[in-house]
Amino acid sequence: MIDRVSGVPAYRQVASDLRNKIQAGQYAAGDKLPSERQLIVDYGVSRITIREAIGLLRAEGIVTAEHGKGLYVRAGVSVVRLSRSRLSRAARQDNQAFFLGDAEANAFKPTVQTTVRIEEAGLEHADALGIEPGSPVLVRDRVMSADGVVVQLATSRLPRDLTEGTQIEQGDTGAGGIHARLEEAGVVLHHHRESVATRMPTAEEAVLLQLPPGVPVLAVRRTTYDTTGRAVEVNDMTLVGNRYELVYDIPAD
Amino acid sequence: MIDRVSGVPAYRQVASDLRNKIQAGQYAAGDKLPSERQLIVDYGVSRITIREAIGLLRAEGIVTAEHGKGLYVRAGVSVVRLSRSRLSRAARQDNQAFFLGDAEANAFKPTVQTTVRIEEAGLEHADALGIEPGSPVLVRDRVMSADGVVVQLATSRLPRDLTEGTQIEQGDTGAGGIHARLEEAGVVLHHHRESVATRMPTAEEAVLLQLPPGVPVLAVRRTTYDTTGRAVEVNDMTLVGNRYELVYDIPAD
DNA sequence: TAGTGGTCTAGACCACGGG
DNA sequence: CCGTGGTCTAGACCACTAT
Repeated sequence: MIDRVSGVPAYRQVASDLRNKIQAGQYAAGDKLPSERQLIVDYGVSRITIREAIGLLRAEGIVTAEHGKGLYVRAGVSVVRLSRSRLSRAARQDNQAFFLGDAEANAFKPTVQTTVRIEEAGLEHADALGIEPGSPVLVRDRVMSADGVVVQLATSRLPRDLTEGTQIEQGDTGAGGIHARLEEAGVVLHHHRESVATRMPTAEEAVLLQLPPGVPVLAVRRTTYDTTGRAVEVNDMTLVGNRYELVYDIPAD
Repeated sequence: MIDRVSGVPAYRQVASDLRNKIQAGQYAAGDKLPSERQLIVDYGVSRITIREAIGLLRAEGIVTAEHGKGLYVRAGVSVVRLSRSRLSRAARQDNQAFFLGDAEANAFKPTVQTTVRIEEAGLEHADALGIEPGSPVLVRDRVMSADGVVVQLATSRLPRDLTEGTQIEQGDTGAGGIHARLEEAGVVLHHHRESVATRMPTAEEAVLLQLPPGVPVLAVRRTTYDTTGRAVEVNDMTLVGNRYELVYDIPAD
């Protein structure tokens, strides 16, 4: 099974062979692969070599290992499409409300843990909000779960002078969320700017989001501006990469 | 250095220790880490254990290995911001022209390889284009490089009946690209819909994009609609995750 | 109890890079 | 040439899952 003279490392040959079998449907999503010990016999290589091959497939996100059970072809996860063009005043909702509406549309049980605190703006966030470093900012940290599984982290930061005395500083911001409260306070929102990047999770995110190896995250920073061009909120969101798809509509002219 | 009774695997302890030192600035971006053999001595564990620890850091994308040279803290790459709200008719540019303009703005030397072919629509693309499976589609494959490094793959698909006899079926689509040629042919574009997801690269993408382990890709599907609501183009783009950031502007109302 | 993956060891030889 | 990471071996014991 393994070509010893090709120059291609044995573990890559094993990985390719298994990958091909998976893609050809010989092993379907959710199927169990042969055990490591069986693969040792099948391919005639050592256990370390097999484990390195499996390691590749796990890093690619197409195989998962379950301790004491076996190796499985990763089942496709249901992807949630988030339409980002629905941040309009008419469909008023902050990210939390967004998430709750999304839950309804996709039939999962949502839970949100919120913590609120005040901190001094660091260089990065001061720059993003256009305020002086060291100025007080209100920070809202949210951990969002679907059916008990954490799927999204979000941290909003607003200049404290906009939020003092408003419901924004409470755990529950009320109907319409942060944005509705801001407009009640006289801030007229003009537009949002979303910046989307991807990266592998940090060690802490991997724990919080219960991420298996080989699943990247989407890092979205949404900055909200009012009609005077001032940034009134910076929301940093981290989404499990294999569960979300962000949809944007762009006019052609 | 290693706590043998904590229950935390040795390789994780080694990885955490190195990660902390990197984040604390003890090893800066581009710095060389101690060699594997040195780490064996430093931590008092076997080479396999050290390699497993390094493997974690590589999967996280914070360390790279250079054969014959050593281990290095991955240097931050310059991120290219792509403003996606500039697909307007005024700033007419197909993705290739987009890429060329982007190159100018970011001072890198762009090259684009294009191949054109005709295929029968599969189920997925037929669905995306709203045509019958098996209908002929024009496929434009593009490999885009910056300073010789492949940074983006793009595959456009259009119903053949829209492109027959136009310059769209040539390698060079001319000024303004695909979209300008479509409008010349009487197709009035209305809007684009971009769907953004992230995943680990396939084995082929990893080779084409020369991706080191631990770097995910952004998968963007841009569908362009005309004023009759018909999908006229589906463009599947694959972007190197640690080099791109997509920026979208969303009106507040 | 049996089988699974998780961790770990002490070696070996190879291929690459730079002096 | 020597030091580097890359690949590979033949074991070992542990923790977890299921029967």
